[in-house]
Amino acid sequence: MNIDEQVNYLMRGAEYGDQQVFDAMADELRERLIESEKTGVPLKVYCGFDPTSSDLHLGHTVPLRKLAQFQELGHDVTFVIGTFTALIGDPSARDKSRPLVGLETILENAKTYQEQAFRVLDPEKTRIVYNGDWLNNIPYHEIFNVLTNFTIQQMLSREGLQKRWESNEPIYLHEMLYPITQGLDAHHLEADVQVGGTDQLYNVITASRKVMQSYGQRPNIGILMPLLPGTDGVQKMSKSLGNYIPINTTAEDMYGKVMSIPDDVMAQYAKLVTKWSSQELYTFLGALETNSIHPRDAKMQLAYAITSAFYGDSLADEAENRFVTTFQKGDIPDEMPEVHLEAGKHTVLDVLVDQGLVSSRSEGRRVISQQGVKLDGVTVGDPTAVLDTGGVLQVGKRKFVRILI
RNA sequence: GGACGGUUACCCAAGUGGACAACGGGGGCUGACUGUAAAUCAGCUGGCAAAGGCCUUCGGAGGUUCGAAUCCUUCACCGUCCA
Repeated sequence: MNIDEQVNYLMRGAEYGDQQVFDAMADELRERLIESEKTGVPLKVYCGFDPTSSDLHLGHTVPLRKLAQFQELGHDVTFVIGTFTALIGDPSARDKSRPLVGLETILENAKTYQEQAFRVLDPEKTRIVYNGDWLNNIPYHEIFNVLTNFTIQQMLSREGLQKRWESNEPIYLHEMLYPITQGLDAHHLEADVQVGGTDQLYNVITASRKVMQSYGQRPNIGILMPLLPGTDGVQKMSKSLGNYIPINTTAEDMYGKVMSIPDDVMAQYAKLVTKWSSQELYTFLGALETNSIHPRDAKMQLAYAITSAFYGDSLADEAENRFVTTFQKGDIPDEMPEVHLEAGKHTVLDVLVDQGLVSSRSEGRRVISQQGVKLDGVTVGDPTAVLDTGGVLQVGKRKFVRILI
C-alpha cells in the first residue's frame, strides 16, 4: 500500500463529528507515516480498556480491529489495561457516577478480556501493559504541573458532566481527573496514535494531546471509532440491551446473529468489523448501493467474513451450510443437542421443560397450542402425549433437540 | 425537620373496595408472509392443572372488611415544594 492508501485504510470508519478534525487527523497521520517509512521506526499505537466487565462482544472489537490494522502495517501496538483508570470510572457520556469495581475483579476480567482480544489482535505483536504500573508512581508535584493546563470550565463543558452539574448530581473530583489520567498514559507510552470510541473524543483528542504537549511531547493522533449498532440496528450494541453478538460463542451462533441485523446497518458492520481490504470493502458497498447484489446474499457475505475472522474458514463454512439448510431450506440442522430417554416415560411437555426449550410448563402448553412445537416435522397438538419413539423435537424456528430412545 | 406527590408484571403506564392475573403501549414468544432484514396481519405473554378450576402477585410488614392493587396504621425508598 502506498501512503495515501494506508491513510485511507487506517482512517476507515473513524468519526469525529466534524470534518475538519477528521482532515487534521488524517494529515497528521500521513505525516507520521511518511516519517516512519523514512526512519524505519514503527508508530506507537495504543488503546486503553477498562475491564469493568468480562464479556466482549462485537462492539468492543471495533477499536481492536483498528489496532489490528496498524499491526498489519507493521506498527507497534500496545494494549493498555486500565487497572488504575477502571478504579476511577470514566464519567464521559454517563449521567451518573459509576459504582467502583474492586481491583480484584478488574484483574480477573482483564485476563478473559485479553484472551478474547487476541482473537482480533496478533498476540505475538501485542504488548500488554497495566496502567497502574506507572500511574501509581507519578509524584504528586508532577501531576500538579499537568493540572495547571486545565480549567474546570473545560471539564464541565462536556455534555455528560454538564447535565450532572445542572441537575445537581454529584460530580467528584476524581472523575474530573479521568481524562487527564488517560493523557498521562499517552505521555508515558509516548504514543503516536491513540485509538478509542467516539465517546472518547475529549479524552483522546483534547486531554491527551494537551497533557503530552505540557510535557513537550508531540501530541498523539486520535482515531475515534463509532459505536457499533446492535442486532436491533438502532441502539448501540450492549449486553444489557440484549442486542449483542458475543465473541465467546459458536461460529453458527455468530453467523446467525449477523444474519439477523437489519439491512441498513450492513454497511456499518462491513466498515467496522470485517478484515476486508479497502478494495473488498468498496466492492461490497458499491454492490449494496447499486442493488447489484441481493441484500440477503450481501448479508451472507458479511456474516461469513465476520464469522471466519473469529473462527476460521472451515467453521465459518460449516456455519453457513447449516444456516442454509436450517433456515433457508427449512430442514433440520444436522447437529444439535441430544438426549437419551426411556420410551413411554415422558410427555412432550416434560421434555420441553427438561431440555430448556421453554421456561415453564405453562409456556410449553402455550407454544404447543400455538402450533409452535414439532416432532420430526409433525406439529404436536397434545402436550401430554407420551413419547415412545425418538425424533427431533423443535420449538419455533430455532430450537432443536434430538431425542434418542 | 415540615407539606404534598409517587412506588403496579421485563420496561413505560392505567386502575382508587367486588366483573382484576390486573386496560393500553414497548419489548419478547408463536403463527402467516419472507431473506432468521424491514414492513404488515393474527394470537399469546405469572405459575400449576387434560379440564372445571386452583395458587401466588400491584414497595415491605400489620390491620379493617364477607371481599383490598384500591381503605387504615407503620416502615423503606424516590420525586417536588417549604425550612
